[in-house]
Amino acid sequence: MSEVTRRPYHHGDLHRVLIETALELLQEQGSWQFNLREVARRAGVSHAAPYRHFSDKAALLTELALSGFEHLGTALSAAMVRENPVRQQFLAAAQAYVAFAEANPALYRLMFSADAGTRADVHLSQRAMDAFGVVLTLLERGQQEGTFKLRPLQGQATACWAEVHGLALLAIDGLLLPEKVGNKPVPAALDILLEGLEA
Amino acid sequence: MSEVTRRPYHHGDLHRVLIETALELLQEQGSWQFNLREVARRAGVSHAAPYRHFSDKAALLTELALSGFEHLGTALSAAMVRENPVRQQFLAAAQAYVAFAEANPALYRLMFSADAGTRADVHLSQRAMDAFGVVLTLLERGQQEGTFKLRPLQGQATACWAEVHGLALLAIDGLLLPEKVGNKPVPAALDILLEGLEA
DNA sequence: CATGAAATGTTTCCATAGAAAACTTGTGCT
DNA sequence: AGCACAAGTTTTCTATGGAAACATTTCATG
Repeated sequence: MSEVTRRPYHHGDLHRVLIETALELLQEQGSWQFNLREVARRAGVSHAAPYRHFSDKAALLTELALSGFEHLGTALSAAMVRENPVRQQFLAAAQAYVAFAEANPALYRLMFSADAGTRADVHLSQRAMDAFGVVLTLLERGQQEGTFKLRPLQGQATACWAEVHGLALLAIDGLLLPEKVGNKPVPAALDILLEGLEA
Repeated sequence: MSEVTRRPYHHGDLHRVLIETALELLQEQGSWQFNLREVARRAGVSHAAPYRHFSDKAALLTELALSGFEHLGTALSAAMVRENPVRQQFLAAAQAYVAFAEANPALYRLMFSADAGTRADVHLSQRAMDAFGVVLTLLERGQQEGTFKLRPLQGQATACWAEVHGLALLAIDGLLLPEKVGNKPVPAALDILLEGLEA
């Protein structure tokens, strides 16, 4: 009771530590092929301890992915300052999105990976859908303001989402080679997309 | 020498059989988490036999991915009939692209997966780049014809590639829910993209 | 407080898989 | 015929996920 503030049990909150450690490994190794035993080792517990907190590896990965959506969400919110004009917000959000993916490549891939866990993804796709909602409202506002063309919102939103998701993944996979796509491919591509949206 | 036409060695061309079997498993299980031993089993050989043909599992997966790019390439070629107007070719190619991904989800994911093999991907990204080349020439032709706006080709191409890649992956991941994106999300999104391209 | 249940951890054990090694056999060449 | 090599097989090793059984700490409760 003296060392740390309210350490609930033996180790402290292993749950949290495991997640953090796993996140580190995810970044380091660039994939979720790391093993639970290594996570346990780094956390300083026996290799079986993690199973007290996660039913299996997939469960851990699912939590990682969830936290990823969390972070992505806040990054987006931060990027699109509500006072700014719609076009600017749009660009900022899109760039923040891609930037997030580039900064956390393995995590981003995990977030959209089907094979990681055998679909406890109800939650996951829910999160993904939240992001989609943001896009929708922004587009709607843009249309009302006259910034964007009056077109079916769903089509526009899908186009935006796909564009940004695609850019993110191409960037992560190192396929946006300057010789091929120029040296500012993301803004360049977004410009083209915007030309299709703007009135 | 009587049973089969020219069977070179013991089994016949195990190499080919292994690849085909692996492809089946890839489709069946929807991921490349299948094991080599199962591939061997289905091919009717011992679990070590595959190692005479592939240095390791990653090598097998790499070949699968390569064949995937091959197929994708031919599908695209088939779709864009050279006589058709540019816009039509463009749409056909884009839809064929997404259709391919939807028909071979696991394969498509594998093709763009970093973690599958630790980068013998020089070949792979080469193939991916070939596809990119097709987009470039189509856009160029469109610009010359006056069908498309005169804009930096690389930006347009990147936008197209990202859009299509994004749509493909969202589709595969089951994220294009009708309630959210309407019931023809792919054409709808492509329409928006085209609005940004067309003069 | 004493005590038993629940929560955490540990040690042990097992099965699966990738991969290397050693051994066998069929094939084609000279 | 006989040799060399390619293609397979059997055996073995090791890593890893996961279950099971055992130990320990904490907490609620009488």
